[in-house]
Amino acid sequence: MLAEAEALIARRGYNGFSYDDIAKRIGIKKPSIHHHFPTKAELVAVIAQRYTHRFRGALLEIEGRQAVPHARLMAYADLFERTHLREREFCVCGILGAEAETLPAPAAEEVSRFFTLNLDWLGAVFKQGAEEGSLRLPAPAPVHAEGLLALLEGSMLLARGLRQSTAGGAGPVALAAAYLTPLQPL
Amino acid sequence: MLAEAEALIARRGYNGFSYDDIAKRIGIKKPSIHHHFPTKAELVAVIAQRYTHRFRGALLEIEGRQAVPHARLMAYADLFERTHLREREFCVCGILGAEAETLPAPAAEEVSRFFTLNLDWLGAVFKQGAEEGSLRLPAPAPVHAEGLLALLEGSMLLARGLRQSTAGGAGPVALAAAYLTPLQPL
DNA sequence: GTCTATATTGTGATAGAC
DNA sequence: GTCTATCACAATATAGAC
Repeated sequence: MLAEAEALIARRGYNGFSYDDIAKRIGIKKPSIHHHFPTKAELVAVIAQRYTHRFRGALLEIEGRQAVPHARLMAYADLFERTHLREREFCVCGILGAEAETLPAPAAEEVSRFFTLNLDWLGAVFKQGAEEGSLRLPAPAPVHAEGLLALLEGSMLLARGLRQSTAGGAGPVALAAAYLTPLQPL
Repeated sequence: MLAEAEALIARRGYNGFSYDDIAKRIGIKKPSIHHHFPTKAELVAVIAQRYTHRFRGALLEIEGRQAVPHARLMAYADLFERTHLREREFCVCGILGAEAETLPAPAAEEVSRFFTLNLDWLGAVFKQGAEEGSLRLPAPAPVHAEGLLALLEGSMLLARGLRQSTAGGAGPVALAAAYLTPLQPL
């Protein structure tokens, strides 16, 4: 149920789906959804929270699998690539972030938490790379964290706007590689 | 009138504003808006077209003012910074791109045209920089064009999601600088 | 937990007077 | 060009039976 609602948000955004859309997808009636989630504000807040929680798990998994900062960042970009390839979905909190101005306050806070989590994680990876000398950063680590996250969210927005599965042919991973390659010492 | 409608889209997106919102803003009644633009699909298509046209003008102006590729790209980033500072607005076609899945077809086509225009222009600037040696590109010029555009659109999305005027403190210009600096020969 | 029925509000859109 | 009045419909949401 939450999975179907999440998919609807990822494709159409908060203002682009209704309780009836969910109901039709899972084969029950509209009021049954209200039984589980009385208001749309609650529903979207739960979904954003759940999404952030899953993302946190993915970050921990990357830390376990990849030791080198550059490899961690590329694995991070691959999270977005996989989301994107799954039927051209947007990052749930990405599209909610674009709609933030029209979001119920609790949902907007969850979205903000998602971005803070990601910026903190990326900032730490960039910082580690700079300190151990495997990355040469022209700007402070937090700026690069913000830059990479913006690049990845933006790549999904571009793909949507261009109406193709991978914008201009390059996906999140290819764009991240173009961003990160010049930061590596020869 | 178109200006008010455009501002509403930039802040709330296609699915986040109504004819009545426009009417209230400019002090007339809802049906008067329909008199000028019978359907919402027409209205948004016209606004996207108008926005793209203005953007095209801004690109020409940059070409007249800046000769060096790097300077042109930074002036380009400044277009986004200025849009963003104007009451935290989003790029009109950026937010419409995120909502593309729910847009009327003619509007979606206009949005697609906006992105193509920008990618073509950026691609040409990157290509020139690579050919004259003022930029060292690790990836083909079109990939960097897509990367920079994604970075800039994404930075606005981030700022929205974080609920601050400039995400993490860095704005579009600062992020673009962090992207472009490592591409310049010493 | 799911249903039918309904309340309530908002939205895109039209008719027709001024 | 703008208005009042209204339509048709979709949306969030609730009441209450099964």
